[in-house]
Amino acid sequence: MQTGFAFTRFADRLTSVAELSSDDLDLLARMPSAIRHFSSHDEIRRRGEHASECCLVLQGYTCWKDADHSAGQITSVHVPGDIPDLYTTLSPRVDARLCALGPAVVAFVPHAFFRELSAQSERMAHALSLLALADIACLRNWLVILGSCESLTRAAHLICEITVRLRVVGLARDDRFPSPFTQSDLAAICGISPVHANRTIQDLRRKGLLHWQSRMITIADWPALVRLAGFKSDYLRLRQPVLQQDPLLPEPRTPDGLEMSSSTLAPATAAPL
Amino acid sequence: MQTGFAFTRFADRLTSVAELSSDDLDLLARMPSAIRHFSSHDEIRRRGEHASECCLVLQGYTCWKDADHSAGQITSVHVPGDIPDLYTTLSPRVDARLCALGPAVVAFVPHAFFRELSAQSERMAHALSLLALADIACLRNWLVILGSCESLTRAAHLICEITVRLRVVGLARDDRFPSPFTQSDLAAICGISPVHANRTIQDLRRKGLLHWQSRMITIADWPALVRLAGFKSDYLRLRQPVLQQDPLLPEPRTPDGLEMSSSTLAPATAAPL
DNA sequence: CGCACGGTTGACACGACTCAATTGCTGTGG
DNA sequence: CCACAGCAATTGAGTCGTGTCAACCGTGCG
Repeated sequence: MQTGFAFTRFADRLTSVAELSSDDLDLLARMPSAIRHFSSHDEIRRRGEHASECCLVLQGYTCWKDADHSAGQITSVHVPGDIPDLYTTLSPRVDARLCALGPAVVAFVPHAFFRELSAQSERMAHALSLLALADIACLRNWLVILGSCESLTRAAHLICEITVRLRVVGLARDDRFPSPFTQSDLAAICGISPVHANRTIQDLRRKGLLHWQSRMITIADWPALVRLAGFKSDYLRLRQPVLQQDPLLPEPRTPDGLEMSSSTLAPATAAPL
Repeated sequence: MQTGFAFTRFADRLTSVAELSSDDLDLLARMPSAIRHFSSHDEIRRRGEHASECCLVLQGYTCWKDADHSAGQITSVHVPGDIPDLYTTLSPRVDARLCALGPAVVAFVPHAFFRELSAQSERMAHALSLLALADIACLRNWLVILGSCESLTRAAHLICEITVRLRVVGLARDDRFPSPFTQSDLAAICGISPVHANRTIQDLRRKGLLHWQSRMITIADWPALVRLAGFKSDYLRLRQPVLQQDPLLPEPRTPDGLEMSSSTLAPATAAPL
């Protein structure tokens, strides 16, 4: 357990929904964390477990998976900076499986830290609430997608959402990002069969919207993709919307949150443990 | 604005997820509320509105509707005792439309009341959190349903869920409850077309699982319905699960939360304003 | 080398959507 | 009281999207 360096992605994520003072950022910088590495489809949190710390995604992707078998529906996807189980600070029982979508690095942060954070800064407590609300809004939006869109739109929307959420934390700045998940994973997210997921992706490729090769996605035509998906980013509750065409983001930074070879997954810049 | 009588359904709902002390119940009894009546498909909260009070459903049903047009996907349904917009205490902006599904009675309770409640009782604050978590679990569960079940299962699951949630607040005790919503409403919930919703309901009827006539649903074969839906009530996070076969609920009470003729909607027992 | 796994393809079946028309019910006004 | 309008429910026919089954290919790993 050590302090520091893991907080920066999370700070980016927090400032994307709320304004933080420099005092708040100082508080964040004292975040204690234990780093762990997972390989694809590893189980990070088991259903029924009682958590005493939260999972902060540092690199790669994670997801909540409903059923125990591999084909189970995925109810949400998380990118670096996200805390999938922030709610366990309120009630420690985990009611689904948290899995790694591709190799992932996760920081375990004690519940106590978030409690102290909320106690010490009213503004920070509010920011954490806003994070939770954004997650809910995301869920509702996916309900709409699954309930009213066909597979092509679903897949396009997923790509759009992931792209924007990556940009928020300073990743995917060149419209390229790793996609270590399988087509079956995408199927489980979009609620379609693996076979159909394949054809859907091919469709996106054939339409010239994106390239998906060697575990890497490149957006080829962002405006067209957004149009096809009917993507409006307002549901993400971002303070300054990540614009469609040009990213308009804060200071550039070396993208290290997703850079990893598919299996080696080199320990991040100064990896502990 | 007056005090009293509106809190009982809400107290039932709260005690279904958390244990409350008699002091907590006393606090609840001081709940101030302004009662309003709505007719079917009325808009209770507008998208973009800033709320300063919460909506407590007293009678009938409400729902969050995504799009502005009538066919928009419905992302959640609420029964008496529910507070659809409890989250506005954290961030007042409403990001969807809250609509009445059939005639409904709603109590407007100031945000301040819930803030005081949380401040005065740790246990109550926790109970409110659990309510919010239950709502999220409900959303996730619907994501799974929409992503992996066909229309018959979706409809069956909806009926199961509504039945259990009604029982929790002392309604639908005889496996009968009003269904003032239209088949198009059901379609918007289940993510299917209105025409197909009709055929699906007929299918449920033909299989002898339920009767749906004159705006009233009667469960004809609860075990079979549960089996068809694959319904497990654990995601509702109830302290004592409402069992499948025999209701096993606290003291019986006159069911007045849903009793209303389709259009007249007589002002409830001692309606104010 | 061969096995396992992810990706790809084709054929076929079935669930669901759309269009369009009809029936039934309920409330309204002549 | 009846005629009518309007809405919800119902039905049929045809089309389209998606699931399933099965086979095949390529790659990476033991």
